[in-house]
This record gives sequence, structure tokens and C-alpha cells, in this order.
Amino acid sequence: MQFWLLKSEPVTFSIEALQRAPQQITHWDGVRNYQARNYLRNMQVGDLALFYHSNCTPPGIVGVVRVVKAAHSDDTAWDPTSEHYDPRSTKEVPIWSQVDVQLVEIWKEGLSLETLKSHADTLGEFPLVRRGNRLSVMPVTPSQWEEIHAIAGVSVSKKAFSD
DNA sequence: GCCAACGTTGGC
DNA sequence: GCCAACGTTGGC
Repeated sequence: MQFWLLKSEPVTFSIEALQRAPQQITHWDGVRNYQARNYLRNMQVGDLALFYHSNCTPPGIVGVVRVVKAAHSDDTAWDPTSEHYDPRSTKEVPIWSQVDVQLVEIWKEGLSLETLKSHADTLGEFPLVRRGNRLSVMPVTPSQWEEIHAIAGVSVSKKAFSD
């Protein structure tokens, strides 16, 4: 299994919104960047992802989700009323992908970007703390996964290593 | 609201 | 294929 980080603007979709969703599952759709899409396609059922709130105060990691359905066509690309509509994507030749994720846990205290930055030395090449990385889907290494849980004061989810 | 970073587009 | 213009992201 692999680890990931998923960004979302809480105004658009927050971890609390996921908590209220049926079965606490959502389609992670609307990704319109090829590199991020390719990461989505590399996800497997059981992979875990940090849920990151961007464009808010403070930005930071707020919990963990689990991939419950691997990449499949992002049907919002076919919907002319969707803000993610992309007429280049057809049902015959889909361009964009989505995965389904389910809430694993909400952290009582989020881990702010500011705090993450203060641990840049131990997090190494963690993409979030590198300037200018705007990808909404990013890989996280196992050591970064553990380090982030340690910084957050959250025990590494036992689910993380049971698969 | 500003603006740096960076992906995408499109003229050539 | 190059690269300038443009649009978006997202922290501040």
C-alpha cells in the first residue's frame, strides 16, 4: 500500500462534510491536472491519505481517509453544468479519473502548515513544505507518514499497516 | 487583494 | 518544439 496527501478547500469540501456524507464516502473528483490524475490512477484500495485543508486559516492536515474504490472515470467531466466540465473528455475516451475515499479519522487538532514547515528538516522532501507545489494529489513516503503522525501527536493508525 | 510559482495554451 | 501570454493555486 501507499500513502498520499489530498488537498481540498474546506469552503468547497471539508473533512466535516465528508463526515456527514453517506457512509462517510465521497468521490474525489474534479482533478484537472495530469500529474495529479496519474497519482490518482496509481492509488489502490486500502491506500491511506492525509486530508489537507487549503485556502483557509490555518491551512493544514486535518485527518486521514482511505481509498475504497480505485480510479474510475470522472463523470463530472461530461456534465456541462459542472464547474469541472471538460468537453474533451468523452465516455468513449475519458480523460479524467476519480477515486472514492472514506473517512478514517479526524484529528482533534489539525497539523498546520506552519508547524509542518518548522519540521522541514525531518520531513525532508515533503512536497507540501517545498515552495510552490500546487498539486492537489501528492505521494507521501512511509517515513513521512510516521513523522507527520508523530508531530501531530496522533498514533499512527493501526489500519495503516494492517493491509 | 497581492503575487510567486507553475501548468496550459496557442502562435509561430 | 519554443516560449510568451495567460490562468490557476494558494499562502500570506
